[in-house]
Amino acid sequence: MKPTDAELAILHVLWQNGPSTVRQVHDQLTQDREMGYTTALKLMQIMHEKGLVTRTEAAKSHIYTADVTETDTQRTLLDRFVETAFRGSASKLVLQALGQHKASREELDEIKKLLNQIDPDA
Amino acid sequence: MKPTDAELAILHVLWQNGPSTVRQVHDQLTQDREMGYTTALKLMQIMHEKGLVTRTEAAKSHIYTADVTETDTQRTLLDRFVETAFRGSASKLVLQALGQHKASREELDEIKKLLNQIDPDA
DNA sequence: TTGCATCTACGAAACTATTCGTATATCATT
DNA sequence: AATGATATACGAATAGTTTCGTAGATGCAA
Repeated sequence: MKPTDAELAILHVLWQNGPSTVRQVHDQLTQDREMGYTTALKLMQIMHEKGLVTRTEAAKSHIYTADVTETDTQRTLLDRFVETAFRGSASKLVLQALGQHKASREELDEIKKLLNQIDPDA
Repeated sequence: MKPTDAELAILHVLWQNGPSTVRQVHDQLTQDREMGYTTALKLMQIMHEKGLVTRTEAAKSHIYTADVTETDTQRTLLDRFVETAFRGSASKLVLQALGQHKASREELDEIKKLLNQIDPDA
């Protein structure tokens, strides 16, 4: 499943804050960008149809929960992105990403650790 | 400028093969997936309007040239992707990418070299 | 229980990306 | 110069995303 950009923004709220109402998600989203309430509602209804989220309809306000994990979704998106933008070369993407984005000492350590796990002799 | 997926596929052909006619690009593209000739033509006309490519109209068959570099385009796309899919965390993306994609010994070496340049003490 | 605030459902507009058909232009060959 | 192959231009259908207005349901508070 490939969420659209708007859907991804909503998923991020759900991943971060846990199960939420449309109101809560909308409040969060509108801190960054403008969006009508019914727009958020409609999107979440569509996501429900697609199976990206589940919802509890017990109360007046339905409660939505992400039904895909952040990691799985990122993996799917990354696969596609490596393919389309970097012609399948993940290492090129890595070099580009490391070159142009700041990373903390801890993150760099973590990356080095992973590299040593992959190939301790390199 | 953010090329669409179809536009990106065309740019890749131009980056790889250099200035080309619609016919040449179309021949290349149809090795991977199906696409009508006039579809490729239309896309390249649109890309011309957008300024993604330039073209020489001297001959009967126009010759198209990429007017954006591969690296610049990848940088732009990567920035956007890190933002939307990884909420700005490039290091998470790197870890994910290294974890799920094969990289050759040479590529791993190159990545390690870059890491040492970024922070020799880490 | 009446009314107000808030909710959901849903149709449809606006926009973008992709696709191709058809009309017309160009050029090489006879 | 006429023919046929191949080119461009361009309108328009299709599909997907994002947007919001409006109608109607729900529940709390006076």
